[in-house]
Amino acid sequence: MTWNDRSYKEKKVISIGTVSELTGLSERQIRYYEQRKLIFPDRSKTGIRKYSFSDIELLIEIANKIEDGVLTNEIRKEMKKKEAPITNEEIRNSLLKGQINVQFKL
Amino acid sequence: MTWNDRSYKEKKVISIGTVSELTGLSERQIRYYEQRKLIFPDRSKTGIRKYSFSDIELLIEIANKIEDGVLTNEIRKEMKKKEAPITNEEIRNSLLKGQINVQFKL
DNA sequence: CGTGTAAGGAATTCTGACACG
DNA sequence: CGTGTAAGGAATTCTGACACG
Repeated sequence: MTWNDRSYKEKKVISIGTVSELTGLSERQIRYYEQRKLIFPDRSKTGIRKYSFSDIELLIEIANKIEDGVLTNEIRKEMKKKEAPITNEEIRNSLLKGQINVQFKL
Repeated sequence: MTWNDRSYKEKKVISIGTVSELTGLSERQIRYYEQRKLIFPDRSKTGIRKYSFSDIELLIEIANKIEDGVLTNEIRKEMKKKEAPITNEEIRNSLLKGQINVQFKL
């Protein structure tokens, strides 16, 4: 009612302790990945980090790559690529999931 | 990847301060509605309350009713009714939003 | 009945640093 | 390079109670 399903995933409302539990990463690791510019939590007025579910999924991907020996620098480069274009496949998937509504005029 | 869009809404990961900001309710009010059995947060091992986005939406509905002068007791009764059945309309809406995928064999 | 508040304690989070390597 | 840890302080949360009504 207040938001749609999309915004639940992106809204940054989860604090680091909970993120640590959900990801299995230490708070130290999570803060370090931020320092390396891989993750960008919001901050409360008083400076408390807030993460989204989307951030949590990203952290898991980051952790997997680091386990594979990928350096944070390389991970950052990979992410820059992925960031940019929306592929046709992504649009197609969004349509199928009903996240986008498009109507073609005939 | 880890969960589906549904679980983002139901997962209890938000602490009371953030819920207070998001709803505009005081922490006192939020705790009181729990005491009146209108809302059921999880607790961390150490006793910290954790809410879901779904809880937040419910809190907003509760607050609206209270503003209209409805007593917490009555709100609880209303909720018991609504709890049970899934209406055809809800199914129809879920289909429209793509939250459910059904295919009819012809 | 529903909500505000002060009280004291416990749990959480933050930063900068030392350590290992 | 990536991560653990102890350190000190600040912000958060919890409960039970008094207050008003």
